[in-house]
Amino acid sequence: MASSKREHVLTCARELFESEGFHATGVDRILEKAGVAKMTLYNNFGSKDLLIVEVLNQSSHNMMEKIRGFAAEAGNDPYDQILAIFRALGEWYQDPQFCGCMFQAAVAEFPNHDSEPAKAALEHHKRLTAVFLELCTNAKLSEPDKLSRELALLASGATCVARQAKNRLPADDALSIAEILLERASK
Amino acid sequence: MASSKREHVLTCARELFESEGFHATGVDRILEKAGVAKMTLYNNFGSKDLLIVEVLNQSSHNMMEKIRGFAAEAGNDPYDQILAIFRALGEWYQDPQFCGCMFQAAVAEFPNHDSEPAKAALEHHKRLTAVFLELCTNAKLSEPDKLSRELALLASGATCVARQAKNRLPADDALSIAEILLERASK
DNA sequence: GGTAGAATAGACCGACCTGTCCACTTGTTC
DNA sequence: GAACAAGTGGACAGGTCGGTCTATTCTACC
Repeated sequence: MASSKREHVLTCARELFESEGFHATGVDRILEKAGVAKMTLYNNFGSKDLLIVEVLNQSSHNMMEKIRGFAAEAGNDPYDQILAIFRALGEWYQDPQFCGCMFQAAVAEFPNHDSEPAKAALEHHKRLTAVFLELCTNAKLSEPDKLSRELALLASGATCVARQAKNRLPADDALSIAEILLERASK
Repeated sequence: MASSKREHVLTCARELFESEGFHATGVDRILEKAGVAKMTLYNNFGSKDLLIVEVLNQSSHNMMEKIRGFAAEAGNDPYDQILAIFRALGEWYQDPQFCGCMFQAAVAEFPNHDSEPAKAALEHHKRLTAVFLELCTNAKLSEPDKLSRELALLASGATCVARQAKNRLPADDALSIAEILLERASK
């Protein structure tokens, strides 16, 4: 029961932070949505700031698992796996619940470079780049470091644009650029 | 005097919104920085929300002028002009005062798609894309619509990544991708 | 030099915020 | 059934928020 309440609060907080922002979401709104007493939140997380960090870390973990899942579903060819990730982005953008990437929102709302949310966002981007690096290396593509940075940039850029446009077009554009980059790196 | 005060408040507000965020910046902080009475702000702008919209519109206008300026400095070749914009991004990211793009922050802090700040951010991205479209068309590049969207995506993505990493590397990566796309489109 | 409009300082309001405290209930385990 | 941890609900504190109001001073212009 203890951990299930904790998970439930975490989930509700994530949904509210995603759809309304970190500062705009009050603690009371989270309690109301989770149907939980205030002390449950403060006993489990200590403060709103710590809850935010926890939400970010959990979300990063979930997202990386999903991304690895999409890659795995695409078969054994790392080349296909990379492209599958961009196709999955397009699906994500079309989800009616999609409202942008939490981590882009986190750096925007916590601009101080030393703040924990900003650090968590940077770590997340490093993890994303690392996945691309792994796939690029497996595919024996040339200049894997640079290529993985570029792929991560494309993914971030597409998500950033999609937050405004709310359609899959940015993902398709990013995909077609990725194809060009992969083709060149595989020669 | 009347309009100079107004401009001064606008500038101070922009700097604070950029460096600390929209919600995190209280009206009193703006007044303190601008050295201005509260009624001066409310007589000129009506509310904090309207001030935010005004700041965004003014910033968009300034940024578009700067971007057109960078392009103009690069000479008459639209191909060079496009690349000059990406080089300018690198300079921007190295500015110690750089703390990301206001418009990316605005959509993050005002996720409601119908909110005025979100609309302003969308308009800004459309204007950026339009500049690229103009340059691509002038350069007689193939598929100018798609290409301009892709260039805007690269610029947004680089700025998004640079907000976390705080160096010019994302701009260089975006530039090298842009070169590849332009090369292909000019055949 | 008098007048109108702009700007000032600062008190003030109600709403909302995070976070604390406490008396009480629930569920589990021995 | 006793003991114990976890959760509950609600009152409460202290602070900040955006915004209003008023009385006063400054400034520019006819």
